[in-house]
Amino acid sequence: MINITLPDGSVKQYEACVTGLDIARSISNSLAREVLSVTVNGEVLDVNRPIRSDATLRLNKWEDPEGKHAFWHSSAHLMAEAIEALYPGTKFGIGPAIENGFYYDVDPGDEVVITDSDLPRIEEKMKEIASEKHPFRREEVTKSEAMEFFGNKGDEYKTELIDELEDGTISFYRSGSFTDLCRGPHLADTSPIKAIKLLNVAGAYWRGDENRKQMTRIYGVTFPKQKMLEEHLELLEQARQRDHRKLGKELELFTFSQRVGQGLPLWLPKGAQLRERLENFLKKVQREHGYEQVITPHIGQKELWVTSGHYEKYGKESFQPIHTPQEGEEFLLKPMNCPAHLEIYRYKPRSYRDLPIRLAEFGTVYRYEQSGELHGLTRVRGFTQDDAHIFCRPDQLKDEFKKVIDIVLLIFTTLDFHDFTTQVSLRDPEDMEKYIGTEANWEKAENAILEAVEEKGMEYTVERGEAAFYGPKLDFMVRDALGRKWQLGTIQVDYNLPDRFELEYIGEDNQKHRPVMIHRAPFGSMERFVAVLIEHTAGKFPLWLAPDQAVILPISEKYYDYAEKVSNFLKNYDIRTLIDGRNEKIGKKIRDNELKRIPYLLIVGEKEQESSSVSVRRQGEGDQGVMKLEEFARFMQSEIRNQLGSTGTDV
RNA sequence: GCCGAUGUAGCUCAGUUGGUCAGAGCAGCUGAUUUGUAAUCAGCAGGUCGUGGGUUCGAAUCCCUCCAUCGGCUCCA
Repeated sequence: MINITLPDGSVKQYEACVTGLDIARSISNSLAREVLSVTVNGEVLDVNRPIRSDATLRLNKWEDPEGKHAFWHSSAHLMAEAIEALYPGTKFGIGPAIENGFYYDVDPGDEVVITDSDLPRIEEKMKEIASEKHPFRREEVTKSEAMEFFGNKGDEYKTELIDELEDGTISFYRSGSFTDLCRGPHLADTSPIKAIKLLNVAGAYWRGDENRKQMTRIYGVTFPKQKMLEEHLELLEQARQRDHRKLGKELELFTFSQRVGQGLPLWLPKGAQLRERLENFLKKVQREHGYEQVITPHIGQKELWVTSGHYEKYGKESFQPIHTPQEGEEFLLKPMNCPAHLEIYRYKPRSYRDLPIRLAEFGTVYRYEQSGELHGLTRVRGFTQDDAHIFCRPDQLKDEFKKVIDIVLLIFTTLDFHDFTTQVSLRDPEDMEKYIGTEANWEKAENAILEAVEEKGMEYTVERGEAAFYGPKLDFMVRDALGRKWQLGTIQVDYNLPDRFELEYIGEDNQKHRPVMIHRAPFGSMERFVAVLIEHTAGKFPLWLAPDQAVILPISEKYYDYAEKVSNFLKNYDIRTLIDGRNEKIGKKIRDNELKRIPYLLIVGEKEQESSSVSVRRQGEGDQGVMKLEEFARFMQSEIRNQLGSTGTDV
């Protein structure tokens, strides 16, 4: 007999070699039906793996990540089985469970192309196989057996994987006619997989290496119930409705022109207003924190970028130099603002008393991004950073770094961004060639960041290999409507560029010293920030913009149902008439359905029309009078605050 | 850059196997209507069907090139 400790702390005795499924069944039959995987002593296993000795055990159901994981991983095998049946001779790469579903990388051979239109056929086959209730059978094999099996099959992907595994740790899982190299765990059989949707196909390089073969990646998602699938697809659809590219077009915030060029956004008047509002807000905050605005040119001599190290590192993959007509000079479009700011530091001798010096600029930069990477406003080729560089003494570094963290957090909370993660990006120990500067400086810089975030008591993850080439950084990441991660704010410590540009200050000891530099951008870039702001704002709270005043009403999380409240609230008002000064037009500019288009209400006044006005009447109380748009925005803001008790903030 | 898909009026889209297929709704303009909460009525104007080639008696429809967009991969100062 062995002792099994359950999550509630109770201990039960079972025969040795009992399975998780047996234990679940001993508790209740309905539990046995729901359990998808078990966690035994911290290791996630199949429900039918025998447990041989005393253990702590948790039964993982659909609600548990480990349960979903087994479910989706099994679904990946199921899809592979279907593909093998439909496309004999297909070779398989890897097929993991992911955050929302699973994928499998397959190579159906050079002759065969799997496209979107083939997905329904594969889905059907999967459903057919799933209903046949194939058990997943685990089998431990030796390395040579494994090699032989996949060698005979001619699957060079699997043999490459096996080659890297240690003998004695290799297992196969068989279900139906399909056998896969796999660590597990899996479901007991295929029957719980009831609802299946294959989402898309994509190319993916084998082992993420662009020099190797590109395989076909098929993404899918499955559920135990059809209804759950429908709800999931509904959520995806709602997310698509919030896509900043869609809203940006509908709300006339920005556009792109093929003729101007890809990845080069054109900000429309309303979008420019929104952006300007954000810029002014940050400028105000920066003024209060001792920053000084500077302005620097969009191009600089090639020599500047050679000095900074950018040319050597990125020169070949950048927009190529601009040549002058006569002198044979070469200029580069600036990919970043720092070198110019370094030169501003250098223009006169600096004393330790002058430091820290904080130079800020909304600097527009140009980077040649691969065409396939461009994405709405989140990944573009020309964008404006809310950049600043802080030059300080080493003893001021940590404090300055912490002050920047405060600014970033202030901005995020003011705009109601709570759903972000913090990431410390360090060097890749495997590939030190990528970085400039000395080991000692990197050490100092990395420690400064780690100490600062520790002292701030922040939660963070550490990502090795994500550092900039000149220094480590602290990044603030948010997700877009579809769950894709984007870096917004960034704070970077840099000992290297001050070296390269030979920055100095005269210390208290009357000796020359080298300052340290912090690069920072709380928004990251105006483009990406506005994109994410639009997607986060949609469905949560309205943005109000009027001719001379933008009012953004960020609400704390408790107002997640805010849109509905505002919508109901607005029903108490009759907001109907707008007179444009030339000609009375009823309901011409602000339309009823525009107000009802909450959850993404954005009212933007038209600045040229000073006489634009709105008549507002509260139900049962008669006219509130005719107001100018600006008054109207203010009126609505205070009304909403009074009525809903929101914590609205003027920005 | 790579794999796959897509590209018809400002927007959303319809156009059967190549031959009255260049259309609809919304937006716009003109006129009428003055009507209080999901779209008043009538009329007008709008597109060399992404680009450039090719096949054909004939192409929005078939083939190729290029451009752009979308989903991923790789990359990301």
